[in-house]
Order: sequence, then structure tokens, then C-alpha cells
Amino acid sequence: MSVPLYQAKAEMFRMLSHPVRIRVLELLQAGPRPVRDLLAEIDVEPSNLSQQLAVLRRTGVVVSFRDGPLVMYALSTPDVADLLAAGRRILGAVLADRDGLLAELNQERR
Amino acid sequence: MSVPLYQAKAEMFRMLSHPVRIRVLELLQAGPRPVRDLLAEIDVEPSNLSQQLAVLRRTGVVVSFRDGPLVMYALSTPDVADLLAAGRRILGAVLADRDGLLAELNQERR
DNA sequence: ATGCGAGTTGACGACTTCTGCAATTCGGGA
DNA sequence: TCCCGAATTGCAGAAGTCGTCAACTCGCAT
Repeated sequence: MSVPLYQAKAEMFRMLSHPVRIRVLELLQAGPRPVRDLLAEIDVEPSNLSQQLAVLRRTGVVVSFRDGPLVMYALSTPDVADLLAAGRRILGAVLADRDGLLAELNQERR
Repeated sequence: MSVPLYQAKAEMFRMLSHPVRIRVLELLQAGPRPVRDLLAEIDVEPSNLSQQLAVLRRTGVVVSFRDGPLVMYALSTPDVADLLAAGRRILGAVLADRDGLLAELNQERR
């Protein structure tokens, strides 16, 4: 098994290793959204959000296009949902009530 | 939705964002293994492997115990397989033949 | 052409992660 | 008890990541 393959897998997961980026992907699961909306929901500086969006674009999980005055972002594949779901499941197994976050996690799965 | 929850999710994925750590988790899917074996299969310095194992231990996805002269590692939850599988699927969608890694990825899924 | 709102890019300092080396711990044999 | 293999820890330098500020680009309306 080649080292580059593992490198690619690692980069795939690294792409997800940031709160803002996860949040963005979760929001995009509901469909394409303008940066404007993301900015309204995420509480982060515009330039910072742009940086994180650039990371997502570089790895290819999202695409961007212009719609009039707004820039829109969309998932490039719906498989992202599986990844996030799997992450949630493990988090649940691993936290195993280690602290209050578990309750909040479960609520989200309603 | 709280910031700490997203932080926890991000840390979950960060834990996976390293070639050696991914490799270890893949190997452990087949069952518990001594450090000795991992070391034989991964081509990494013992101290480096130990560091990466420590990361996995800290986040709680693996547990370690002693068996005679050897230290064994095992997955703490089988859910890890889902995460890795989801990662593979996205990698496939995203790479979309961008380079030769895709063929290797598919072969692995046999 | 000028101005404006919407995003992006570049660059800097603060901080974290990674790796290899050396030193250390820990359990069994001899 | 002493030693040896197995694994971990501490540490230092190199490399990467994060957040913020300022400057910039782009499309559109005036």
C-alpha cells in the first residue's frame, strides 16, 4: 500500500479538522448557499471564512459559482453527509458520557 | 449549536489526519495487535509510532493493554470502520481520476 | 468612469504538529 | 540481581496551521 494514498486520506480528514469547515459542510447539506448566509450563521470574520472556504475548495469537496452579486457554494458530492454522520457516531461512542457534550450530540440526531 | 461541539467534532477528524494513524486504525480493524506487528508493517520509527498511538489513545478510539512482554492495541469501537469507509468513498468522488491514486483506491475496496 | 457591496488574497505573528535522537521505564528471563 | 527487548517520554528544530489586518478584485449600478 503506497504512502501517497495514505497521505491523500490524511488530507481528506485534515480538511474536516476545523470547526468552521465542519459547520459549513453541514449547512451545505441542505443545498447551495451564498457566502452571505454562511457568514450570517457562523460568527466568524469574512476573511477567515474565505480562508476556510478556500481550503474546502482546494480539496474539492465544494464548488463555488457566481449568482448575480453573490458567490454561492455547494457540495461537490453528497457523500460528505456519510462522513459527517460517521463522525457523529464515533464521537458518541468515544465520548460515552465523558461530559455533557453527549446529550447535545444526541439531540442533534433527532 | 454550541462551539464546543464543533470543536469536538473537529478534534475527532484531526485525530485521523495523519497517514500513520490511519494506517494503524486500518490494521486494527482486523483485531487487536501488538506494537511489534504495527512497527513491522508501517515503516516508521518506534518513537514516532508511539507518539501517534498516544494521540489515538488520548482521543479514545483505541485502548492498550499488556500481554506478557508485548503491549497490545485495539479499537475501542468498531464504528471506526464506517468513518474510514466514508473517507474512502469521498476520496473516490473527489479524486474522480484526478491522478493515478484512484485506481489504487478502488483496488483496495475489492 | 466612479463608487459600492461582496468576497478574496497576502502577509504577519502566535501557536501547534511532526520527526528523529537520546534517555528512560517496565517486565520478564538467565 | 542484572540484563535485554519492548515501548514510551522528553526534547529541539523544522514545518505547518490559525486568525487578523489591510489591500485588492470583481460585477453591477449610477
